Amino acid sequence: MARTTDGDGTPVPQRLLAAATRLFADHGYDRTSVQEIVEAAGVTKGALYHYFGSKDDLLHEVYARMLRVQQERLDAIADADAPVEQRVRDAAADVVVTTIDNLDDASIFFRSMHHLSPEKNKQVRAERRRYHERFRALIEEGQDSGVFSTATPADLVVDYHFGSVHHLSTWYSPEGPLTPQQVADHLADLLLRALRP
Amino acid sequence: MARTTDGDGTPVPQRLLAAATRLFADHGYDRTSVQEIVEAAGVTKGALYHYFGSKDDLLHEVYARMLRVQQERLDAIADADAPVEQRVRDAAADVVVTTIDNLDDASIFFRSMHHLSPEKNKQVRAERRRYHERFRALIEEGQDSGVFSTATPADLVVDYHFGSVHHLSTWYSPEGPLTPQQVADHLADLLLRALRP
DNA sequence: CCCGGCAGACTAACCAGTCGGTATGTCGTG
DNA sequence: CACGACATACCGACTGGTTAGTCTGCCGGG
Repeated sequence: MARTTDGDGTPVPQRLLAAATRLFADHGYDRTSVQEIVEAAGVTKGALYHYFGSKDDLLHEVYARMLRVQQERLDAIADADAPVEQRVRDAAADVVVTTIDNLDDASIFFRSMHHLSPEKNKQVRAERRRYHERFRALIEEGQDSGVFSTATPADLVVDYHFGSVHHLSTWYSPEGPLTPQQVADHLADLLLRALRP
Repeated sequence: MARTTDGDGTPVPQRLLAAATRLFADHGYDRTSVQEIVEAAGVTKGALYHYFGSKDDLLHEVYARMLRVQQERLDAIADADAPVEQRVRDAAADVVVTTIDNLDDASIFFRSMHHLSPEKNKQVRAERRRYHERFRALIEEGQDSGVFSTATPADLVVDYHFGSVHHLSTWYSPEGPLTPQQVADHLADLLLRALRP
């Protein structure tokens, strides 16, 4: 029996990461002990430290995964061949849907930055900045071409929208009346309405 | 010499609370040891546990203070004798300014809820809900009287705006180009623009 | 003389990370 | 194909360090 997939079918590293994600989201990073993680994943500490350098590494993986996914999706949308207005709407709605789809990741994201080691923290900030700038460029493009109001600096507009995304993990519940897509449409709509000249 | 104000003029309990607030905001609740708090306040554990029941109590005080202040301000604005549009704008801008004025409290607020004991957590949620409902009522009043668009459910509008408020502690810096009032005006403006029929 | 206000040593619990050990698999060689 | 050498994947007891909270007692003012 291959030890790597012992128990169920998924490989141990992914089981560990999944367990850690759920526990970090539920109880917070430092209310979660390494012992709890390995128990939830059905292994022991030996396995965890075989695949990951530290508890901190596990957290960093959550950030890396989320940032990679979001950046890829934004790039694809921003590079698409559509009017700015449409691309902004798509980007704004898309980030809402993927955030809701990974609500655990999202609540960890905004709550646990200060648990990352200084270098990892710096790295995460840098990647998030890249994302922010890409989004801001889209807004500016719309402002320059006259389809968006220039009343508000693009930076602030981006922070305004991401505030609402950030906030999703606080209030959104799958049991609520709205589907992720409906929430996304509404939030994108609010952004676009706010940007009308 | 009265021990209560030993060192500087402010009473020990307030010194403790101030030190805790700064440290919780800077390093997070559980990266802050009780020892650090008492050292920053210039006292010892004996003093802290003389005035507060637990470390958790200290955190709860931060929440209680913030909620009380915000609720009072919102009530005053909502009860004022002015058109809905104006009252919403005032309320939206005011919460931004007071949040920036107490940025430490704000970053603690959204990051450390899960460190509160279950009952305290419940209590905080209840008070926050009251705040939310009051704000929502304002939006609905505007929608019912036709000055605001009804395209988006009022609940979502409130969460949209509070997302951006929540997010302030992530990006706002006093060294940045915008004063708190300018940020507040912009964010209130974005909200009002999004609500135009 | 007594009590609120505080000092600071102490305790019991916990926890991240280590380390020596075991089982299974793979590969080169005769 | 048999066999040893080495590697990978994991186990779980242990350690060193930290921490929230307690408790005894001192000290000065009313």
